[in-house]
Amino acid sequence: MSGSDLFTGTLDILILRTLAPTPLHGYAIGRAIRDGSEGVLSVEEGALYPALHRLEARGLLEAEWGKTDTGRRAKFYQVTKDGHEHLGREAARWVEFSGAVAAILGPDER
Amino acid sequence: MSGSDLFTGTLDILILRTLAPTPLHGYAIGRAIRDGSEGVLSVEEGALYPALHRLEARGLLEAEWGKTDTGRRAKFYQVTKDGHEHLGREAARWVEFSGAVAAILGPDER
DNA sequence: TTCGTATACCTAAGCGAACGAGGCATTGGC
DNA sequence: GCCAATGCCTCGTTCGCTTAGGTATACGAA
Repeated sequence: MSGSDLFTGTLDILILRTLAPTPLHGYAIGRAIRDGSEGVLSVEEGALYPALHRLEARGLLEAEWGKTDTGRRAKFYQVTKDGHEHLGREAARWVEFSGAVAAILGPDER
Repeated sequence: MSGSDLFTGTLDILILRTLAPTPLHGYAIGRAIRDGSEGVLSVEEGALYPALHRLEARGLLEAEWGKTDTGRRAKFYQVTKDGHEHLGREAARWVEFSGAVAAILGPDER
């Protein structure tokens, strides 16, 4: 994902976090992540849809076909109970991880 | 890498950053990253050594056999000019990326 | 009306990084 | 004499992302 490759493994959390407040369909999730990061994170569809299916298969998301505001057919996803718990754990891990990376990268004792 | 998989693609930067101030040998790099992150990041050898060879092949690192303080044979790596430039760019990307993820993850409007 | 663009979904091949598990050799302490 | 720590390495497997396709509908502009 992201502007130019790098930093794999974050997509699941971003999806779950984006869906946590309110259900959305796949295409809208991609848009929300792009907009919510001011264009820094751009989710390729070839990564997004497999990720959604993966999360659904794991029972972290539930899918349901519905209709968009504009009357289009779309699959809406919502976070399950397990999904919320998973998000809590993984988000905490992300904070710990990124803090640790910052600790290595940070010190400008050059 | 890291305590339990996740968040790929960061190892190269961590290695370059660790080597930036002073050359080290591979085994010591792994230790430095683990210690510098207070144990959060533990680099598996199966990831570390291939990464070092990769970075050397790309001309971002230079290797030289030498001796440890304790008299052991070890391969010491230092960052090349290209490596320093690469590190600068990638570290900036990391900051931008992690900031963007934090922007998505952060807002607690639940 | 037709064409392009945005919306909305999906899959397949290939790559490349990390994991896990193995192996080899040397040093130093018990 | 043995085991742990140091120090290097490789191989097979797994798994997520990229690239590059494909289908279909809605809408606005030419």
